Amino acid sequence: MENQTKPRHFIQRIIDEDNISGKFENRVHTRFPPEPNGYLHIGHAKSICLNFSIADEFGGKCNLRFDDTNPIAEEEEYVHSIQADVKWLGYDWEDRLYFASDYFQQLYDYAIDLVKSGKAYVCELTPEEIRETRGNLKEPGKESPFRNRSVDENMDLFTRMKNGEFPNGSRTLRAKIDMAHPNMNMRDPVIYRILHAHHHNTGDDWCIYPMYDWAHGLEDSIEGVTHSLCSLEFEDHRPLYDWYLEALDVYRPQQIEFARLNLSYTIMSKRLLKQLVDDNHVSGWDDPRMPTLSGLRRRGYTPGAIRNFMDEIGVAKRNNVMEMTKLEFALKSDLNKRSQRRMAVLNPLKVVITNYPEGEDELLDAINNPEDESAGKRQVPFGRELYIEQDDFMEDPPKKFFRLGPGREVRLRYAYFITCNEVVKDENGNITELKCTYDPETKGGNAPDGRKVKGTIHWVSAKHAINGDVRLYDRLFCVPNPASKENFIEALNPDSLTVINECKMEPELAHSEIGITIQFERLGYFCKDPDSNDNPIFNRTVPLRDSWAKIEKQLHSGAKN
RNA sequence: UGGGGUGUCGUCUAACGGUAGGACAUCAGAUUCUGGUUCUGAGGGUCGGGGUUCGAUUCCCUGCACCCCAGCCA
Repeated sequence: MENQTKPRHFIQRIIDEDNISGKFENRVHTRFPPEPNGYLHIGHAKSICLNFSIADEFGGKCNLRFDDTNPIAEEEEYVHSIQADVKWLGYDWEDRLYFASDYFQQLYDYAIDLVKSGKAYVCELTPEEIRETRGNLKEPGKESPFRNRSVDENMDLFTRMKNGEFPNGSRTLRAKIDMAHPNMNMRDPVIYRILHAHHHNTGDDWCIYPMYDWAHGLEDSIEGVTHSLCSLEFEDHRPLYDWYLEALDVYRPQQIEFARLNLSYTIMSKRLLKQLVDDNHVSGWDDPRMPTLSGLRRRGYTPGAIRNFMDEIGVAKRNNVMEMTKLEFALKSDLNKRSQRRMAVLNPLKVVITNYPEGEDELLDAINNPEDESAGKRQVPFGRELYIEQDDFMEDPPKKFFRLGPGREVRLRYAYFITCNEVVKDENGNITELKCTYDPETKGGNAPDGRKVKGTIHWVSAKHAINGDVRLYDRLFCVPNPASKENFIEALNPDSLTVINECKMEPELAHSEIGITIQFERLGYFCKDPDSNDNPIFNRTVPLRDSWAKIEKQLHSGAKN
């Protein structure tokens, strides 16, 4: 059972069979074809990982190709961010960076071929008329009155469309297929539309732009793609994909559809994500609450975590909604292995060690990463006045509480055992300070007499602490499937961001780098935000598992009964 | 009610006619200088009904449920 190989998903099996039959001469060539109309999100990462890993596994290649056929939606900014994100994930398209717009002339020439063979015509129906004559799910459409023009007339009109003689929306080039076809995509689909618009890549060279169905299969064909992997909603388009390639008698890649990734409590629609950005519900595409790759990166996610996650979730055809806990598990297991540990106190409570000599301090050894000996050790300053977490003290603790309380002894991580002797309060009864004593014999964290303590808590020396802000993130939405709401904005979680100022951090944290995720012991993983200046800001990537919170919950629900 | 897809633990995903397995989640326990990590264990599933078969998640029939399609978006 140790040597069981991972089961192969349906796409791998299809390729296995193609390699046996020699369908593509044992070649495997995939592509990741984003439209530059927004930032990439975790759903795209599934496609990226799939396409690049398939190519890698079979010794093939994977292209990065921008499907930039709609200048109205596309922007240069997005082509840069998309490349950065794919690289960050760790994939390399080598010299194969392509644009659909690089093929515009060739795509146009192919359209001429189609016109000449009598399989396409220039239609002068308005968009509304096209819609009305398309029929519906149970009724066939009606043929366009322009359907049977001569080849010469079509050539003339199409050339003039290209030359800019007609306004937007006045004419289209349509494939002559079957207005009664049960598949709506086959009811004389539009091939070219007139769009007098500036294109990020081709400028004003063109005023007609190809539709997705025309462009995509031809791009795949031109690039010699073997397996064109796309999401389920394109299943209905496959007959058209094949029809075009067959009509043109060109090389035919194989389109295979798989189920895209969905994650609970978030949205995976570029349109909706853009709305969050445009309406300032988040700080930008890279807001750490966003499911975008740039957001996850800023949050402190690692490429390895995302790739491992994709490896775990599999590839199939059934619609799915992954639970966020699965992603977070992949994250934490990656971070646990590679993150250095530090101590930081988010909600400080002052502790005075009354028997520690005044004015003195010392340095204590702390392990950087118990999971990785090579990470070494560091020294943390200790002194008479410290900060501990407010949650780590209870004046009247329940039996299962292992932390500090009046008369109780706990271990300060990597330091000493301390016992709480006195609780100092202000006039309102709020606890402001604890007076404790330490046992000098327990330096380093162990008692020579062998006595044990139940709890170990983290701390920071008051004198040496640096201040910093911490941003605690929670899920962006309150409901499992926000996109299904009439108005998804209403499902936004009002508590998705909590900022804590003046947290107390061990001095070593002054040197932490942006983009490197570290663990604040007992709290979670944190990553320094680019907004940081002299005052560091840390984003909480993900909290650590908190089994005390679970016990506390049980205690409370038990109390009600 | 046309066409195209999909139905396996709560959530993902295997099993390709031969003991329904794994992961996450949940619960219980052990270990631990992080109530982290690690380890052990438990509960929990084949959409329904027929049929073929020694044997069906798998094949056949028949229902049912869910998703996608009526952009000059991709």
